[in-house]
Amino acid sequence: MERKVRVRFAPSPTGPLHIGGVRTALYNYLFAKQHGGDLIFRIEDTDSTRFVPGAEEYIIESFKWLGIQFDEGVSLGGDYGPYRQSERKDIYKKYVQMLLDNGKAYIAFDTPEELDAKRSENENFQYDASTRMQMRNSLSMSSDEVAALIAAGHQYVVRFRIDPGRDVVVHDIIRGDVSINTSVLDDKVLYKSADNLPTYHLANIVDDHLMEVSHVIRGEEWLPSSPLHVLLYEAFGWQDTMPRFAHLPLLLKPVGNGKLSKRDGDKLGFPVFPLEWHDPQSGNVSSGYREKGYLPEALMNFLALLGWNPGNDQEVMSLDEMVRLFDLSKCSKAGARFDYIKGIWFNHQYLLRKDPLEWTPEFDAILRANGIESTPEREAKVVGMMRLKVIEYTDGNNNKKKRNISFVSDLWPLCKFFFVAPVTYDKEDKFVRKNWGEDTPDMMRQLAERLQGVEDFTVDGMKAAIDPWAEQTGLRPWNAWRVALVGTGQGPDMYELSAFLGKDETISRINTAIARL
RNA sequence: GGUCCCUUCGUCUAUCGGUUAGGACGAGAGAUUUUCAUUCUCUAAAGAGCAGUUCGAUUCUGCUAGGGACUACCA
Repeated sequence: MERKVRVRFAPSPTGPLHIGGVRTALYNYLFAKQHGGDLIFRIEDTDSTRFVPGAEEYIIESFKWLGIQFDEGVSLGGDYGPYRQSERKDIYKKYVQMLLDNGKAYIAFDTPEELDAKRSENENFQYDASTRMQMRNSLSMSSDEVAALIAAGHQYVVRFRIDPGRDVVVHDIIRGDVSINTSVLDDKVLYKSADNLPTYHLANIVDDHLMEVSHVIRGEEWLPSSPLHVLLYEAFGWQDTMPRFAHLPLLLKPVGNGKLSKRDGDKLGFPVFPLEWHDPQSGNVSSGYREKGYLPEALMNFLALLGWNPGNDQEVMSLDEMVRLFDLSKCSKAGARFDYIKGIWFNHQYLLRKDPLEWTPEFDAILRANGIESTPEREAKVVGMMRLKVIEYTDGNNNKKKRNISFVSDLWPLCKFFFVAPVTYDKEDKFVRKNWGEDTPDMMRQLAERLQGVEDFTVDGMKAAIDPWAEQTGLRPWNAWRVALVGTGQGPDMYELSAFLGKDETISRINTAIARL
């Protein structure tokens, strides 16, 4: 009775992958992995008019970056292919014919223009049991007429024949039973005349059946059409193997009304796509999480918790932990506002947990962008700096606003003093004003002299020379020392920093400060 | 307009009839730190409304209000 778990993520290649789609894919992944099942990657390209070149490749690259592994599908192969719907035309044809043969579907000749006209004269017009006999189709016309029209080359669609007056119940794992009366459903087009391809509804059911999909986990926008899907399974006689449904709550805009749309992102200051997207038609560029410096693990963690939680207070968890803890029945029903501020916090958490050496490549690029030559010496500095755990010395008080290190790129303004001497000293800086007074230059000259005499220029070596002197004279040179080396109130312990910079650089910075301040 | 779904702090959420309604983000305050940050502590902040069921409702039912989705030869 228990079927093998097989789930699918089936995007349309109409553009970049939306962040909501990423979450849907993630939930499918978690569910599949937890049950030792398969995750299928199917491309639903039955709308030839909306096809966007490059979209499929973009989606594949996105999942690669995100760390979501599919078991079979487009670009992967498998026993249930082909996995691109445009390559399955013959299959769909066969199955529509089945429905036509058993009277569950019929042929309709009404053109889009005729239908538009109907709708404009009656806003509530619906192609269904109450109207279909007034329309031009194989139900209202004789078979001779139909045959003649087809022979004459008239285009037609295939519509699903829905009998009114019946309650269809969809058992949803998240929402429970959802009931809809067939009287409010219309005779959906199953097969289009325009591109000789099936519509989503038909292709979806046929593929899910043939690919032995056990659970359909998709966005809530599909809930209204799920009764139609149930009816289709019945029409085919597949109700016994019909997949179980789970309709996920939608991702809503962080502010205002409505669901998160593709255009919201860059307008509101966060990406809605995993990767940067260059639109081939308009040439517009939409930002991506990857390029913004997000860690894929952090993004996944953040997304997972938008609509689901393990039932306790745990928030930061790895993909493997999520696989273990995931539970469809624990998903919330209401849409979740996309709180990207929390997403930034997740990135902060993951960045902090990483070994600083892991960011070296990315940090390297930043150094290069700031004109610091790539030399072995510099490489050593980077590593040395990572060892000093610069992450612990993040900026913070930029006037009133607290800011954590959430991205590697946040690092540069907070640690550039490791690489470049301060060029100007901001006398208005509170820290500088407070710690550099009349007597300071003299104290700094003494400090420089003392440091010059230190043979062993290490933390311990300096300590041995400076601490007793400070004790004796009552001088407190550290903050001014910091002003000289850093330019402001930032950075690590002065002995550590000086040791890192080396004797020459340290003394040179002190002298510069004496001269300029 | 019609159909369906939903409703706990500003946001994401916990609670599966009995709790001082918990956590996290964000906000505010403080402690620690020779600086900044990290870290830690604390504070403010919620059951949409109205009925009903019950000894007892945030939790169950109904209604109202609000939000959302769908309503194509798009997915």
